Amino acid sequence: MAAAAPNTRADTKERILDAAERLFVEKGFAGTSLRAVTAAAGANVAAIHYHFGGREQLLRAALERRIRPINEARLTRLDALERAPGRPTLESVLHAFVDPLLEEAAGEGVPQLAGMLFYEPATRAMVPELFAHIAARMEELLAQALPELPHSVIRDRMPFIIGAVVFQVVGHHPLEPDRPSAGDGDEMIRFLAAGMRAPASAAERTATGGTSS
Amino acid sequence: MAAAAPNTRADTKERILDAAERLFVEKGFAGTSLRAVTAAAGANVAAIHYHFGGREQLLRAALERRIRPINEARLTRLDALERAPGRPTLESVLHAFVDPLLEEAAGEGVPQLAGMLFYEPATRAMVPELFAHIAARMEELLAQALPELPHSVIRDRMPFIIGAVVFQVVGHHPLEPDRPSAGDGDEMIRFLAAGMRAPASAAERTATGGTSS
DNA sequence: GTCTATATGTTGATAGAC
DNA sequence: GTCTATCAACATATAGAC
Repeated sequence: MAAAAPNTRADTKERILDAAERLFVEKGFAGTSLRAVTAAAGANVAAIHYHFGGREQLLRAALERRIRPINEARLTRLDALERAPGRPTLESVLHAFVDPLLEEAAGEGVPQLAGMLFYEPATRAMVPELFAHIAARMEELLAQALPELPHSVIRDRMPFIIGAVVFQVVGHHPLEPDRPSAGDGDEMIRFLAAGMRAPASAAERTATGGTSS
Repeated sequence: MAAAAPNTRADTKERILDAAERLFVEKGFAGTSLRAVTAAAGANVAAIHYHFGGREQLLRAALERRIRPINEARLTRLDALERAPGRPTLESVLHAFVDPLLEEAAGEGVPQLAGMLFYEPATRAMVPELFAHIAARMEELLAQALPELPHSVIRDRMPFIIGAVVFQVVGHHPLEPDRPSAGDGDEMIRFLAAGMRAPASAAERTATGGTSS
């Protein structure tokens, strides 16, 4: 056990991950050279290949380190909602999806890494693998929370939720670039819940029912 | 080996822009080498330096070619709303912002370039310059359309709008990666309008009026 | 305006000392 | 496990022929 001093030299592997995470977010994957990572981590290129096997696998390791606890927390909350009696409220489903990300974002780490997944060209292809099971579970619970809304409409609106959440974590306010961005999750939930409760258009209502109504 | 386009050989400058646009979206800025651009455009590296001056300026030119007409259309519609008598409707303001982007997205071009602006590390810093005047105008009109909502709440909710719109254009549905993405703008307007109409929290209502108080 | 040829630096990856 | 040394491939940019 090493001492818990704040400036203690963590494991080389850990230091590399910390530096890589920060640089991947700041410069993107293609814009981050192994040398830039090692310079920031106080290591050398060979150490990266020893611990991870290459630059692509380093990206993967950095992504999974952040995303796994977020998704595990989401699943825990979604499980609780499914086991609870009666229909879940719309707000509780949205909180189960949004809060774990925002809590991680409030931590010491580099939260943008989780949102980067959706936009970085090198990681977009990993979205289904790392995220689709969460989206499927959420879609099902949203359908329970909004029984009067056709399933197809719920599915069509989910990208609006994801887009707003990811932008909140990754981006900055276009008028105030200095703002710390990730603010109160309750404000976002209020917005998203009202949007999801918008009645479906006449065309959507008649097209496909989706549920057994 | 083969010439780029046997059919209609556009200007070299234009062919370079077309190829650069596609590759910047596909691989990002740092991931797109000049050689990849020239190979796709049927030209050579020297031509890029002759026409644009370098890789960074090529990115700028490609971005402005797509973004300028979108923003001009937005300003035209926002002007019309301001000149019209009475308060604008919330939906009309949202349409003024969303429709020009979606119409461009429906065209032959590579619409993702406009949304890439917000996420690509090499272009994030250009957001205020290319976008802040639109956001400020829209914020003002949103305040007119929603007079009962504190200005600070409108400002806080704008990133939700932008995030949803950008994600719609750039991204894909997380459960259906093959879906053509940019669908019906009306469905998105319905969602965003309902979200904007959500009442402010009690804390927000008492905190700041936003107006001249 | 468009090409070839070239100058000069950086990249990811590996081999081998310790 | 961590380092130095090294390599082949690729990068941006420019000079100069036509």
